[in-house]
Amino acid sequence: MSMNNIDNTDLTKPEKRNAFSELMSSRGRQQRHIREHNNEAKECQSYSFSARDGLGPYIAHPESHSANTVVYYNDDFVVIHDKFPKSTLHLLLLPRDTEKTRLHPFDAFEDIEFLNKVKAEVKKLRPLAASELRRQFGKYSAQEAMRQEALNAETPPDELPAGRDWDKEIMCGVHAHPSMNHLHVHIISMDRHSERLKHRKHYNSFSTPFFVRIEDFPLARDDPRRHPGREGYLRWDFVCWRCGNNFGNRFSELKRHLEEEFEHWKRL
Amino acid sequence: MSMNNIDNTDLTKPEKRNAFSELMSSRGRQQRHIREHNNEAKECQSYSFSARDGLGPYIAHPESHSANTVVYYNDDFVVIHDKFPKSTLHLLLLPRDTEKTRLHPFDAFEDIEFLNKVKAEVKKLRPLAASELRRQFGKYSAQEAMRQEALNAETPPDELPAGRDWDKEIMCGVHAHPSMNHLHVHIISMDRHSERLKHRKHYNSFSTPFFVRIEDFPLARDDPRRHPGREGYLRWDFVCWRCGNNFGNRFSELKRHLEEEFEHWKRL
DNA sequence: TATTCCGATAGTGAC
DNA sequence: GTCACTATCGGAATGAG
Repeated sequence: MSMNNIDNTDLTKPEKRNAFSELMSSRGRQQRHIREHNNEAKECQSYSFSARDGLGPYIAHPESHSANTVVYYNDDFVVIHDKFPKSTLHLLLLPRDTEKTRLHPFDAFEDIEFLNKVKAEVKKLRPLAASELRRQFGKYSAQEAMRQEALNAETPPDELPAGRDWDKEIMCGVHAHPSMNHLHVHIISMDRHSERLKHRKHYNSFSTPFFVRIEDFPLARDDPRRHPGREGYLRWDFVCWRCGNNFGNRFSELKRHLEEEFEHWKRL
Repeated sequence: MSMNNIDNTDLTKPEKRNAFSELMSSRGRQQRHIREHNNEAKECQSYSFSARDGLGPYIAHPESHSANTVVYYNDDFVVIHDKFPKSTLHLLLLPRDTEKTRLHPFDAFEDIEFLNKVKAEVKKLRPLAASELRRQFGKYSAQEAMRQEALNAETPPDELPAGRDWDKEIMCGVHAHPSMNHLHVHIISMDRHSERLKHRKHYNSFSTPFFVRIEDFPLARDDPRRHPGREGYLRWDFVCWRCGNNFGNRFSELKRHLEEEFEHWKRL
């Protein structure tokens, strides 16, 4: 799925290495060297320094990770599959700009030029994500039936029926209080159908204003989402993203309901 | 282990039956009759009417229960094994006096004559309980070694060494806020070694002033134990009954510690 | 203030 | 604010016709 490759040697040029060094934690060069020496895939994914720095290795060395994880990368971005997806499709868009990657997204996106670069990359990424949804669920979808039929015809037509607009089923944005230190934009399908969705915060971080869509930036100075703790988004009742039913504190009941909704959703 | 039997027919004499009828809940005679008809052992132990009336059947019909449960009974008392023992030895002394059995122990024991009858029965029961502890743990006890040795000699002496004073390892009293509606006095060994000890309240109800020893009655008017909720005994930190160590809220750690203490305690 | 089951909540440790 | 493990805490039902 890799779309662009960057010359590996670019990353080892002195100026580049210095830049990437800033991605690392505050420990000294020597220890960093030891770590880079042990830089196997398994090691990279563990919480070697801090649990919150887990995205750093993907940004620093996307080429050293499996294609199962890294969707694509270029000079400015790395796109990976979230290791703990909270929906059937859950990607992370990681800007590599060393001036931004350690910033809170609200601060990073104050730079309109940078924001626009991110928005442009999201715009590029959306169709990729939509096509992945079609690949996974097209066979169940009523709206896809004609398109699938045309595809399977003996002589497929030059122009396929549009089928379902999967782009509508994807949302892109950041958490008002990210848990990982490196700037990351979630590209996530709506379904919330995942074994990894286990806690209240998992659900509400994608289903309340705690999730701030990229198109909502730049954020107004008085936007309440700037104070997610004060607003208590993560403690809100569970509300189904699709039907709006309120499940109070009953997470298990919500999970069972999400299963049902998923079955309907993929058949639309 | 039964020491006294009462004539079964006594319980069915009209005046007696009326008396025992008061032990039942507020439902009518007809339903009561149906219940007594279904009065099998299993049925008696279930929470047929209310979870808090579970001791009633033992008081009303001790003769219809297994000797594994009923230790002994006479006209005035029934002694049973607690169905959910919170120590290796845990008996309940149940006064049968229909004027008292529905009272809170603090009220029932205001009647000094009645209190003295209960104290006398406790005094009788203690040696029985102590001998049961000796039976169970004498073989581990250092203080019992000489006595056990004498017992196992070819010609046992007329007078055995005293051995360990197991009476000290028993405490007798009531809960400041009993959970079961019928008046009951706990006869319980100190060890708190039981699979049934599962919750904070289980432990603290026997290890704080929430447990009021029978010898502390009559209770002063201003005794703080009259207000167990206000005093918050059941919410106290866990404190080992033997070494006094404080385990905070860490119930599991307390449980592991109790296991160790038990191994030492039985070897004294 | 019973037990039991189920589930929500809270604290910890991760190299 | 990661995950994963353990454990604490919290509500609801508990029978029988």
